[in-house]
Amino acid sequence: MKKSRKSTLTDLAKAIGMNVSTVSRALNDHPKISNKTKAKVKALAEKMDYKPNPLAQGLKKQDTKTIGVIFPTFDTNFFFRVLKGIEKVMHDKGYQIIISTAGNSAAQEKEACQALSSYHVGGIIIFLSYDHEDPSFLIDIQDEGIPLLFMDRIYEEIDANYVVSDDFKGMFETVSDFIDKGCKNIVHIKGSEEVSTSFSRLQGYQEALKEKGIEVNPDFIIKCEHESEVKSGLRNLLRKYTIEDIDLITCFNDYYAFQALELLKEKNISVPDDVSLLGFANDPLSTYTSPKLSTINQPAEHMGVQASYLLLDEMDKNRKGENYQYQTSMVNTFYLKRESTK
Amino acid sequence: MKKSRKSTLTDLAKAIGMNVSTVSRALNDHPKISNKTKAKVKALAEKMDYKPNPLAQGLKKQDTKTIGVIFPTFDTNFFFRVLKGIEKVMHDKGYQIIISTAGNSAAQEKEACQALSSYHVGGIIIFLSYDHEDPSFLIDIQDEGIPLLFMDRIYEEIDANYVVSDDFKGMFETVSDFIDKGCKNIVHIKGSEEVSTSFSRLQGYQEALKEKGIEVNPDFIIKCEHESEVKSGLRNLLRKYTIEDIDLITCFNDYYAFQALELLKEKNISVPDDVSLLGFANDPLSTYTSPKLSTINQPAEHMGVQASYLLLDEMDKNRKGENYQYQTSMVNTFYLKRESTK
DNA sequence: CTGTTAGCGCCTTCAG
DNA sequence: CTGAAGGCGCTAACAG
Repeated sequence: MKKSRKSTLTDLAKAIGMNVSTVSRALNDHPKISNKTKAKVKALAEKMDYKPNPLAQGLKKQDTKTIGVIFPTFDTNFFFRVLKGIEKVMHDKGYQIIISTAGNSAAQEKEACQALSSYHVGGIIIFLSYDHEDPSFLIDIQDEGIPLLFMDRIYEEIDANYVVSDDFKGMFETVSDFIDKGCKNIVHIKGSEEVSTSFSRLQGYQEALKEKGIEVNPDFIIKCEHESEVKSGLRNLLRKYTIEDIDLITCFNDYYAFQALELLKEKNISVPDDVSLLGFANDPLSTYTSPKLSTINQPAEHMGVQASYLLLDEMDKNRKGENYQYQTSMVNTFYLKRESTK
Repeated sequence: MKKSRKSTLTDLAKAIGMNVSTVSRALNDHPKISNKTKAKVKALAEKMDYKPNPLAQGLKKQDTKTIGVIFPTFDTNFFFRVLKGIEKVMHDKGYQIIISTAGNSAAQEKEACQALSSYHVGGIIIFLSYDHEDPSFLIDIQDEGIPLLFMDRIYEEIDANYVVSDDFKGMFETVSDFIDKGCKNIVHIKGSEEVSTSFSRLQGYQEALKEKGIEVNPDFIIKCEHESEVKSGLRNLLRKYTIEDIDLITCFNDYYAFQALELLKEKNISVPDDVSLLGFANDPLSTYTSPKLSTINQPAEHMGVQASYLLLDEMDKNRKGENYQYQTSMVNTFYLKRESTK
């Protein structure tokens, strides 16, 4: 380990026989530096392969050209796809991305936020996933001047930028369309109570039925905390009803739908001939099942891109001292027909 | 934006009427500080919610409690799974993870490395994916004292830690076993020339045949730069041969296998009754196909964990000035029978 | 055991 | 237009 050193501003200054501050200004295109010296300095910097030290810059300017991203877990592909979108624009703008996970507790979530804040990230994109008794730590972070952008879930109490997918609308419209096409008996396999999105998807389903004057049959709402409960839930349903009683099964997400599909296959029920099946999210896996899963597209990557732009915009306005108007960006979700629906 | 301030060492020192350095030492458990003052300082720190500024620490100590991870792209799930493993141990050890992608050029790859180095990350885990005319930038990074760990591919020229999966062995053993079970006519759908892993997987296939005294039929090696070429490749093969001529199709990865599966279905060829099909990697998708894909397991998450430990170990030894012996950790890959093979 | 001092690399007043 | 000096927050000699 030879510890070679990187050239610093001082090195440049010495080599060129100027003061550090002049060199610094030249590199930063300060208006009051002659073009000649600028050119000279820049040429030398190039030659000596000078790279400013972001740590020192950050210490001074309280701005590190980094942003933080906090996920709940690494379990669904959805997060990865969002990350891809974030990376795409942030990389373009010269920002580094620091990732963190909230693991499985509110405490860790808070910790992750504070860690990022202590690294003086320029902003944080977070999939907040716990209900905090005391969410003041989030406000604290905002007060430190670090913009917070919330993904996928809205907190009335906190004024900030939001990027959420309009799960309600996607489900509502899709179910409505199916009803128009003649479906009457529609099942919904509902996701975990802990996840806010499961609520809006359920709502979309319920409202569509109501609006079309179809009574919601409580038996037709199957609660599953986890995809592993889907099969037994569906089995129970099929004890009381036959598949002829059901036209369409809608699901909290694609993984749930896949479990449903497996059970239906086991029971020799053909999809979509005997019953239609609908997922949610458009996880890549949905193109790998057979039949290929019809689903409601949730544009993950686009959400990442959207979030990045919003965040950068807020950071920019903050820097300039302009005041900033928070936005909530609802990205559309829409029905994507493949093979599991008629 | 109210810009509340964080408490600093100086704040603490003032509040408690001691010198900054005493406070610093107390917090860092310096041996020559009385337990009484330590306790007092720590209590105050707690109360004032003091968090050290990692930027300042980093500037001083040249160590930022961060590590960098560089992926080629965000395309395969494999990377996400590895990342999960990395995150798990790094988070545990209090490290933040900065991610970067190499995008699609050697230049970007180099850039990403240098960016991370300028952030003074404690180490870098990289999936190097381009052949660089001049790989000296990698050596430079090592010379700066930043440990580099290469994933998934070995560079003879560079002395470093490596974590690779033993693709050759997994493929070799699996194909050998199939031959023992009576398979003779085995096809291999080969991956992109640009990817080193495609070579070792092919090798495993070829060597197994040779060792068992089976001549390698060049027609049976289908070259596909991308999974989108799989179907046409296979179609071509099936013009010259019938499915009775083939016992088993091995593939560069699970995505390739899935394409193959689709084509076989289109042709009404039943898997595994008419022909067996084998993927590689054990991507989550392989449990979602039907039949469920038999594959060769590449323990992605474990590789991430392994890499993290190796890297941390090197960082630790470096810090202590002990000399360090580089290691190459070969993680085993092995046959995972599901439904697509007999 | 604790205080003093210097400096990591950079930017930014304040003077020329 | 450029130089000198101070300081961001922290640590690490060097002195007591």
